[in-house]
Amino acid sequence: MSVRVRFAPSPTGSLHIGSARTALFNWLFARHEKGVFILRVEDTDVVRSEESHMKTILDSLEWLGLDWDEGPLLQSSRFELYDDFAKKLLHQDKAYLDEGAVRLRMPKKKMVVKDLIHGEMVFDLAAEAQFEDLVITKSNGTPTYNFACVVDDALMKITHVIRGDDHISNTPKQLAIYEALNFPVPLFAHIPLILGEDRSRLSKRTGATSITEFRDLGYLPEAIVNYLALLGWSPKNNREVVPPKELIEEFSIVKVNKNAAIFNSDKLDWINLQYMKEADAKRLVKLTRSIFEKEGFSTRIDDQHLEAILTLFKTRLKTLRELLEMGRFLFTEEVRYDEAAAKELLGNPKLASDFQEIARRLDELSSFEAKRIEGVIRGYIAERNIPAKEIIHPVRVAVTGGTVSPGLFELLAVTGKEKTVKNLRFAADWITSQQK
RNA sequence: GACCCCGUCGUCUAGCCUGGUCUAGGACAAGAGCCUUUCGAGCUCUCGACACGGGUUCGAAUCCCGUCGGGGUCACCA
Repeated sequence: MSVRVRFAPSPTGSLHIGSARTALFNWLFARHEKGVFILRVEDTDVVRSEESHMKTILDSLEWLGLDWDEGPLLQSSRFELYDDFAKKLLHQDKAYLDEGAVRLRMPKKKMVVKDLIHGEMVFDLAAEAQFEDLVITKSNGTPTYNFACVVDDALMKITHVIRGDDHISNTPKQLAIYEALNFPVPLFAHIPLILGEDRSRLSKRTGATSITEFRDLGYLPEAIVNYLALLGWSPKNNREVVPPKELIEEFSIVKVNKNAAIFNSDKLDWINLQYMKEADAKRLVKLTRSIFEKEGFSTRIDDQHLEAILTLFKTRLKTLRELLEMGRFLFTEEVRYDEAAAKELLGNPKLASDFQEIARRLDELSSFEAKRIEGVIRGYIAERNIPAKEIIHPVRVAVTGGTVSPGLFELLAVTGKEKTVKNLRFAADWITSQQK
């Protein structure tokens, strides 16, 4: 029998990073087993559910590359179905009416949850207050989460329920529903939660939490997928950079850890950098443009130029969004000097004439290529008989405003003659003005 | 509080099931150095953990018990 799993978000917000990982583990399991990955929308709470959220969640899943084979199936379109099952239970006296709601008579016995990750977990329904007769239909006629969930999982022939740890206590309740309805019970796999730096639930306070936020910050989807897969699971030889295809090959649900993992954005950044380095610059151009657009940032730089910029910068950008900071001078009219850098490297008044002369010579270049630029600058350095770095570093600050950048000559080439010369002359004037 | 889950470097983890090869391996971060064209990039090195206490055993990170710690659930929300 082929594997059938589902991801069942409720459309009450955007796709949370923790939910995304649940979706990912379901997807990886389905793809590894050559099974079916189904999407189901748990919108039984008519008040909190919104269509816009559903759309955002679907977009995020697509963006991550988690494609589904069936669905999305909306629970709100199946209210009569759940009601039929509730009536059936009522009729069999397995459930009863209580102030307008329908409650299931919970069996007073021990329930054993068989879990692929945790093994067997025993709950004593007789001894626990939390297992009192369960509401399956609310007084407004809509089904509760546990009821709709069980009915759908059974009807959709779900073979493995892979969901967050926080559902462990729901499982014995759901088992009671399976039993009452005579449904076959699927296998369960409860994956550990993702915690914030403070060991509590990952929340807004600690930074980005939704997939859309990560996208707008300029993370690559495959980097997020890679990082999320490594949280609670690890491939052979403890490899770190594992693209989605290989993740699918190696994934094993029983090898998922039992303990909660803390979300660490440093590692995400590092993985993202690894993918950025390898990423096709043309693809990055598109992604960068959409980030700029969202920032309300416009630039006249054309695609070809932006591609050249990204080719150079992508090896040291943690996120695409960072191009806006590291490469700021490329997109604005005026350079903004980093205070410490200017103080340290633009302090020498002789630099003013150096910059003027270098600018003059660069301006004469017919083709503004890295090699030609290097020739000019190194030539000037040789003439003056001064250490190379005493010119190279100040030029970097003059042109970019800061001390972090790709190699200077390639950088100037991509910056363009006009801007390079302009920034050098501006710096020369600035240095002179500082002397007064 | 009750019930359930979990506990290896600061963080993610390998090892645990099938005790010895573990003076516990890798990665991120941090620190140091190198790259004399910088750097948040690259290379090299360093720091750093089996929560604690009892057992069992010739031998325990690995098995058992307890303690402590963290998390989850206890809704007509999902």
